[in-house]
Amino acid sequence: MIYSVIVDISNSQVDRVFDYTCDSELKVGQRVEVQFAHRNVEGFVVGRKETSDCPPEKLKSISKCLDDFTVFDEKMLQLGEYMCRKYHLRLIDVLRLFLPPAMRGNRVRALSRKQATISSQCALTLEDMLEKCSRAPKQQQLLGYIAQHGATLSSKLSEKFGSSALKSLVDKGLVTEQEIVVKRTPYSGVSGNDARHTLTPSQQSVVNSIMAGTGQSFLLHGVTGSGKTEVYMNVIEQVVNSGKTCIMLVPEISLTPNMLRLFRNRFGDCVAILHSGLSAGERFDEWMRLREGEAKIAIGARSAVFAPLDNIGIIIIDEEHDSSYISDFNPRYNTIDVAKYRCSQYGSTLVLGSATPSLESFLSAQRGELTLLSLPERINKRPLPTVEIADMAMERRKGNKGLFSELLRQRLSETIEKGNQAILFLNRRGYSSFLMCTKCGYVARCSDCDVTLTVHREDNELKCHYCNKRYKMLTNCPECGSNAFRQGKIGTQQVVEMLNKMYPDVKVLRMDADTTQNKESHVKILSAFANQQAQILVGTQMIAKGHDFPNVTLVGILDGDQSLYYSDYLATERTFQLLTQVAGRSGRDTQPGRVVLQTYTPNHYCLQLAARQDYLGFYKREINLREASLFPPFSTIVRILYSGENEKDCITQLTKHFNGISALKQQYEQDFLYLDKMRCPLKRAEKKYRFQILMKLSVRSTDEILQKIYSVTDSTDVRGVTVFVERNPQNLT
DNA sequence: AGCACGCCGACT
DNA sequence: GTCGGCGTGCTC
Repeated sequence: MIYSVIVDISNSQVDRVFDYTCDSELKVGQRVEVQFAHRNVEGFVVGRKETSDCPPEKLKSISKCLDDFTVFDEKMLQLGEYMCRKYHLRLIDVLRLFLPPAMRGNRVRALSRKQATISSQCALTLEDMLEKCSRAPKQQQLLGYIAQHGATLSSKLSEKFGSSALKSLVDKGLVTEQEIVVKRTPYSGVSGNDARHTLTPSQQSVVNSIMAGTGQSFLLHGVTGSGKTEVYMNVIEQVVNSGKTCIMLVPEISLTPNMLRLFRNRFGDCVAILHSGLSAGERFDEWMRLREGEAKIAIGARSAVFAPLDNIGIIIIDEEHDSSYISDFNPRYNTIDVAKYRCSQYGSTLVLGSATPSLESFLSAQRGELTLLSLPERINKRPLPTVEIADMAMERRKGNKGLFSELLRQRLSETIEKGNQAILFLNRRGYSSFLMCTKCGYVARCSDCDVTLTVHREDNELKCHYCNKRYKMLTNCPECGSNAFRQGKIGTQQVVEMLNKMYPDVKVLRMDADTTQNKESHVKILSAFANQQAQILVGTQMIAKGHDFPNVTLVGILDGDQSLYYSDYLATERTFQLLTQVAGRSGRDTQPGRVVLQTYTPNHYCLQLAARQDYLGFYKREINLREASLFPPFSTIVRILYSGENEKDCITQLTKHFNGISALKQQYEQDFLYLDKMRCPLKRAEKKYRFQILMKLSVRSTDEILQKIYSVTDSTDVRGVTVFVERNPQNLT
């Protein structure tokens, strides 16, 4: 038999099947090792056939089969092919998403341990056995233990009774040991009571609609604190009981131990967790449990949409508007598209949930492509927090040059006096501190990227936030030699210092990219705050989502309009989502919450509507704007990015492509709403110059034109220049 | 991707 | 004369 193999090399030139012979029977999805151009490489079987188009003398045979199971099935392969078509990807890059990363290169395997049982060969009764070791009390105890607890890991027995006792019993033939596979379970210590809540009538009605709509797609619009998680758990429980499997996706950032505890308590070992924070072994074992059917519910971030499950009943995407669902590197894909495709394969239900749905999803709901479900109220009719807007321009005029408005200081003091907790949020981007010479205006910049360096005072270093390159702190200006440096703007660090001065007795925690280098610290900070070890939490984006701190009654947004200033069309939508999410952290328990939103543009509709938590109002306004100005979802933005260390080569490559695309424009006059070439706003990154071609296309011809764009970009290549095409890019830096 | 093949400069 | 530079091209 001849097998088609995709070799595990990520390169366009070898991204096609190569045929190999094999005497033994193989299945699609089998991982194999093959000879390929004078060396051994791993590969995946993607097909079998009787004959090959390749001349027989060239055919080699498969060297070996790497696992005794397949890593994907026919349906997953179809999904992979769909993704390749849709996003113009290499099949190998997609296949790599389907299995735990460490499996490649055999860097992980099942963990086996010795387990001891009473020998079945031995005809003696327990009493006789005990009698036989009457002079060895340790051995007696050990026997008693196994008799009571059944098969036990040898390591545990050795620890309890000593390894010699176990060895003697094995030698006597009373106890036998065998190798078994043990699963490494992440967060196995995480458990507690399953705090099951009776569903409110509106939650119940949402659950009923979802369960009645098998195979349909839903958009669940539920305000922050409306109990969406409880709805998901209820639905999942019913789906699992009907014998089907589930995938639940959450943004990476909200995959907290708290969240996992909820699911572990309700579903026990039936849940598998898939995310990058796990160790290679844990990840492999969780994946394996899903593949083998031991676990039926997969929970995880973006990549969990590829969970090795069959017979999928439902896929839930929580916080569906979150940008982490759109992969913006390597294989670029949109998780929602992938979920839709998998649902279509199994006739399964799709639920997209959010307090602030993306405009695109809400438009789909308006058009009837998604069924809209709402949870308009918080649980127990708890009020949404009161949002007050503080006009920072006014504060400046009144002579307040500080970070905190009068209003925020007042609310903060009230909160602290009452013994409640507060969260202070700031958009780090554009607000981090840089170093500037007050004599000549010199600003420290990265030598490899076109960005200013950020001051990290705890390490006394300057860091590039783009490529992470580190620099020594400057004492004198390299331009004029002056030592008159001033630190510009403000980061979380300075906010904390300020708070320490204002409230010397109050404990403050800080959470941002710097304090959460490893996954542990992430969890530690959050649980410390949850345990009331601090009264104020200062942080960036990462504190905005999902967290449920009952004692938080004040949220302060220090720079509410920062993200409005980015010049792309998504800025307002993102700002609205962010502000609504942050505000939703306040007043989630019995005490009513407050939010203070500081801004220089208090009358901006985005801020006004966010303050009123008026999603619908925002949606109507923003969607009209997009329609009038022909921005997505009423058009498609396509960007082609060119980057390379040689500036000229980039321009040569870009020019070639631009000519080809200009020709396309002639052909599709009506469908090209815009076309131009330019330097990227971020001119250089990681030593590479960056250029782009930008275009805006009509929605109806996007797919057709994109295919032709791909043939233009595939045809010519200048070495040393990387090119990639993005559809509706999330940022245009 | 990686490795062989192939055609031009500076060394034992 | 040869060793080795890296440009070009192929891999079932």
